[in-house]
Amino acid sequence: MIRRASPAGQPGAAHGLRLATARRIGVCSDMPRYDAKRIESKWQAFWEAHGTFATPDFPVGEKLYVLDMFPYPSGEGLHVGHPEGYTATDIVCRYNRMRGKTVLHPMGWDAFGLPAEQHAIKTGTHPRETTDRNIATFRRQLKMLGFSYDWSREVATTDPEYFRWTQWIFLKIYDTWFDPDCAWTDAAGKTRCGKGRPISELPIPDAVRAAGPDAVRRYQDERRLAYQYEAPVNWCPALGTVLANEEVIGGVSERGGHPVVRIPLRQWMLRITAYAERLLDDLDSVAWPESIKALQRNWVGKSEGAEVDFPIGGASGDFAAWKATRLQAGFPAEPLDDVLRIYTTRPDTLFGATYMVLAPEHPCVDRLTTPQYRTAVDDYRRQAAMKSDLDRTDLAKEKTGVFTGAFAVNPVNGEQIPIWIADYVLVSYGTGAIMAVPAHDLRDWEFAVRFELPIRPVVAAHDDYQPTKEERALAREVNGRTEFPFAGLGAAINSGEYTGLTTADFKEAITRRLAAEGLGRGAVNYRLRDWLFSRQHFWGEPFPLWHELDASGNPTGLLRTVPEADLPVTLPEMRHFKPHGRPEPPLAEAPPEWLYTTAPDGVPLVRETNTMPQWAGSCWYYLRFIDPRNDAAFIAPDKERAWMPVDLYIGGAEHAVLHLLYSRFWHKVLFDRGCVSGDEPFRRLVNQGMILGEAELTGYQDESGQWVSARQVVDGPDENQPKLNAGTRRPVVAVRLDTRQTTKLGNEFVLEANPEIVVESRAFKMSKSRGNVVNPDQVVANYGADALRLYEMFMGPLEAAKPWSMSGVEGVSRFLARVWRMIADERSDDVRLSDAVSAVPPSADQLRLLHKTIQAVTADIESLSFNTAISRMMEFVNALTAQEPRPRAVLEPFVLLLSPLAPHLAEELWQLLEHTQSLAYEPWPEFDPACVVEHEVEVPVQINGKLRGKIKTPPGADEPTARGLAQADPRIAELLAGKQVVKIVFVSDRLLNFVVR
RNA sequence: GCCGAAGUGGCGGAAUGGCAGACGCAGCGGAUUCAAAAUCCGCCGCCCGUAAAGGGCAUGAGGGUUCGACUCCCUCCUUCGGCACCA
Repeated sequence: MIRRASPAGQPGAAHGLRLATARRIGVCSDMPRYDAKRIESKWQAFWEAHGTFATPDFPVGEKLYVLDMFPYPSGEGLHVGHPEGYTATDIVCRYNRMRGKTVLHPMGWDAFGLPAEQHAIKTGTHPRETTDRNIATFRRQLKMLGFSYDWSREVATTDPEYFRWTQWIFLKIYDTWFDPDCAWTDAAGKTRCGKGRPISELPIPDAVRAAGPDAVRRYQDERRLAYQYEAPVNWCPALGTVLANEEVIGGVSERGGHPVVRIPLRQWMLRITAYAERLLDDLDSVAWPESIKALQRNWVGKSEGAEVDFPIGGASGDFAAWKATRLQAGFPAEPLDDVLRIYTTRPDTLFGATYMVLAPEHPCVDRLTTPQYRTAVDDYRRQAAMKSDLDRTDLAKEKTGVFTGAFAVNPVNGEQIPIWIADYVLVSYGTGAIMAVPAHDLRDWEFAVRFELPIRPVVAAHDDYQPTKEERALAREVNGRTEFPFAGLGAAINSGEYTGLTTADFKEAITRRLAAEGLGRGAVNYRLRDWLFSRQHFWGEPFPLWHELDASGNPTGLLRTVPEADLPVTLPEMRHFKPHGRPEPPLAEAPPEWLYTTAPDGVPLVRETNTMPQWAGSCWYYLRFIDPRNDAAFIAPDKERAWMPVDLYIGGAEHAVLHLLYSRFWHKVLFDRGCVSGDEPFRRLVNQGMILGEAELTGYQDESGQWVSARQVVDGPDENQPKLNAGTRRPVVAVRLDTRQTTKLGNEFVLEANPEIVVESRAFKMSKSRGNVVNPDQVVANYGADALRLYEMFMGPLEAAKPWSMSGVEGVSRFLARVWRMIADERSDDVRLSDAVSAVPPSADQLRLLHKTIQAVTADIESLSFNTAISRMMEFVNALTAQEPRPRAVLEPFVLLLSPLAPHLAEELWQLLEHTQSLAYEPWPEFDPACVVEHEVEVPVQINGKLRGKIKTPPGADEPTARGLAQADPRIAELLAGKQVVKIVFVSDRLLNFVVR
């Protein structure tokens, strides 16, 4: 091997140098240039062999629990989007270990899921096999990136030892009812109302108890947090299977495009709505982005109003008698058959109710419909049942509905009003019935105009009120006058004794009055629905439940739980995964020895064959990571108290609502049942932004090859149709363009050759079909894991969506190579320190640079501003590589600063700097304020706010000093000459501004 | 429609009341090299000015507050995300 080349210019050296260079090219790979591959595999092996990141069972000193949203191990392998959040958390963990905290940083797999099952149906491969293979790929890829996970805590939701406890928690939920009146005190000392309690504590009415033990069991079953319900599913007869919502696109199956119909099927529901208020309230106690909190509040959708009973039919005498009864008996908890119960947020508009509307599925419809209207009503209901949710909620369509022939009485004025059914009223919200006040509700107005129902205004807007856009859109002409609906707040008119009250006062007064007379009560409703918790799939957690059978083998409706000691209920061995053609779940075809048993008391039992949704396993995995191998409990209480809550949780915004809401719900149930110590699982949440494909320039051409300006191009009639030229309605094709073919004109890119033609410039979501997916394996092979990590952090703010750029990766990779050359000798054959590295004491300038860098990088990591932290380190390296000698005393702290971001390179350099231990637990460099003091500060001088010059002042100079210096500057003096200085604005070390006239 | 986020050079972005464009990419020029790669040095928002000096304009648009606004307030536009007949 060649030793160092002779310095150029020495006699006889030229030839030797040339030779050396030529030979070096040939053997490049063993030369000590920055060799990411060698360094990274070396340190990954080191960390693994030494258990560097193993976390003790209990924290020593301050704890930090940093969690990534664990991935679904898809067959595609890791995507460059995954390492974005994972790198961010890894940096936080490595940094905090160096700050002396005990860090818990685990990883696992959300491994149940539809793709593995679909693959099984197609190929016969068991989903477990597919899943294990995919997990192996993901694990290899994550290890390749050098994340400091404690891999000994790895769990997969598909492990029987994991889902044993998922089933156990389900049983806990099943064993719980929600007592809305139970008062308790939270950690903050606030009195709260409403708590989950053991079903054994549910008060049983005497009448129920008298009816016998089965009646008691049924009574309890109706009140559990997990209950059964007939809910519509997507049944695809052609595929012979029930499809998940995401497998149905536009009313047909995603695979094959077969028609899908909605049929009711027995399902499991979780009563998340009972926790709506707490899920809403406790958002105030967590450090989450306001936008995510808003999304959750929106999703829960709380509204306040009143429930009011309208008696059915009724001549006036009956009405008076009914009112008298109600005055005596009060408002019943459940509506009786003689009334329709409605929910309204505007009880102040009761006097304007001119008709009522029931949802087509409302249970009273059959009973109310008169023979004359029977056919029309039945037809309408049948049509509504067939429609998908999408069709029913299409706002563009005209309102439809039919009259039932029945009437109800408005309880405030005794007026008879007709009862209609219409699909704009949803059975699942409120009471499934409304009073229609067309004058003050846009939907009711539209319906009333269409069916010529009376409209009676009962709220007056203030005099200069301008109708909103929507109100104007519904305007109608009556006798030459234009009338609008009015949905706002105002003062009551035509409302009897209430006339003149403001909307708010009226609401309060009438709600109180209705309650006093037994006609209504204040009520709260939520847009949130109970959680449909069962799926008709094989690859999910079985429910730990048995159904009792009667003598003829039919379910009695009574249930038995699988005893805790018999958990887990594992999936049966199946002969095949082909759909069996019935709507029942695939497990209905499980072998009889799995499906059936006989209880010790002789009652025959059949297993529940639905499985749990994918959300189940991810609802509590953050708890299992704390105690992953515990086979006596889902978590040991002392460990739970020591580590919870999660201090930082990073993941994609696509889980902003469902996963986070479901986890919070489970956690609250576990809290109520004394299984966990806190009522919120995730203290701080951050959503990383999506990584988009490389920016693309797209031009459009018509069939003749003529360019069409992007401004002329519109979407086709539906999403799958090609785009059209808006002028000619002819299709156009998209053409990828090179930057050289285009130029920027104003705000747009146009064709260089024809600036009339506007070109689209945009980064798209990465997708296989678009062909813009970046494979992390490839990036690591070409540039190394440190470069990938650093690039993902350098792209921009963590939370922003950012387009990928391969030349950007090259940029950070160049930076890493510069760091290497700053410390290592690149021209030597073996890995050794550069001759420039020296034990000399650093200069004041070097110390200032170092400490400014420490200060900035520390603050940036604390605020997750990794992009600017990297910029600061680049500045440091740019400054220092230009200097020789380079003092170790500034290089060593710099290596520590770099280590959370580029850990492999940092470890290698640390070792090169003659340290024998990993730097993972080296103390983080301390910033010394004394070192960053400048002896001179450059201060901008402004005249009337415009920059006119700069002066140098001592740090902390006062105004007279600065003013003196500025006035001594010839240019400033010239500009100030003959002007009157009215004011001087001075901020020490920052700015001096003369305000002149 | 409602709720939320965002709009800054050719590109990613920096600066949250005080020098707009740090840092990086791309581009251009130079050094090194037989040549290239790699590396190093320099230039690099737009306009006026041959150039320099200097000046003007400029953070989606318009207005406002302020000595001073990318930053705060109001109105509007565009893009992205979520919800969408929830009474």
